[in-house]
Amino acid sequence: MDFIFSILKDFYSCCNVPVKAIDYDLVDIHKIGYDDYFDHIYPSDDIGKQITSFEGSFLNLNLELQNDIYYRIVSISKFNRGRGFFIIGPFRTNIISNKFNTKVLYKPSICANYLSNLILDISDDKFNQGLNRPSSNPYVRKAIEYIHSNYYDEITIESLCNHMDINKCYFCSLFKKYTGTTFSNFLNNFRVEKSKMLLSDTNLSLLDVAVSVGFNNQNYYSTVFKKFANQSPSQYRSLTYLNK
DNA sequence: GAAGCAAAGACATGTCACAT
DNA sequence: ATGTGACATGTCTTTGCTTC
Repeated sequence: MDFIFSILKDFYSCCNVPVKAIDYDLVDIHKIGYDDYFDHIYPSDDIGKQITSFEGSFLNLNLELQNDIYYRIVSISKFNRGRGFFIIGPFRTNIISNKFNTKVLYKPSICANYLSNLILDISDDKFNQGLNRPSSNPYVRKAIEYIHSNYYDEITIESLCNHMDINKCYFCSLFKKYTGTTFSNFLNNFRVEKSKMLLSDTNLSLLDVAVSVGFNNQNYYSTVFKKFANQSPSQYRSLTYLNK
């Protein structure tokens, strides 16, 4: 199966959001999810004419169209010989209830961040598989997949190793060998990255943010955040939230 | 009240050496 | 390559204090 198409297929099966890959000359390489309905309601062609605002860098761009319609453009140059983009969308502002039954307004950027991270994760994994890189170790890959989908729950090496039926000490050495970092470092870094989205895109308190990404207490969350981001969560929020 | 910080103790994790 | 035990190390929790 074509490399780019297999990425789109996995992405679409994960989140059911239309996605397409285009070349630098704006010609479609592949597209999935753009049926007649979407093409009629949200024309995916000539997006340039409908743009009302945009934010982000050239390689990771948010596009806002009329009527609260958003797209995210993600560079795939790393995976496609230096050429091309993914276009994810359309999607709209969403209001949902979190685990505390509090209504949270998720700005489109949080959806976009999640979706662009997802497609980059999938791309990276397939890219590494293609190169036969060590990250394709089944235990390490399973553990990373587990972190990606359960980071907000309590995760211990012991439970993970029991689940995978592998020795704990052996798993630690495997994880370090194939990722270059320890399991807890990897997990905390992932949680911090997820929390950044909540800090910049929601009005949740720091405690709620900490709990939402799997930290049991706010003090420790702040310490870990500072370690990876070189600033406190509130500093990060004040710099990013006001700019949106 | 929310957030940040520090310190101390418990215990989970990482590493090493060695065995299979 | 895989698995295990021992032990050092680092993570995490708890508590209490200060600041805004």
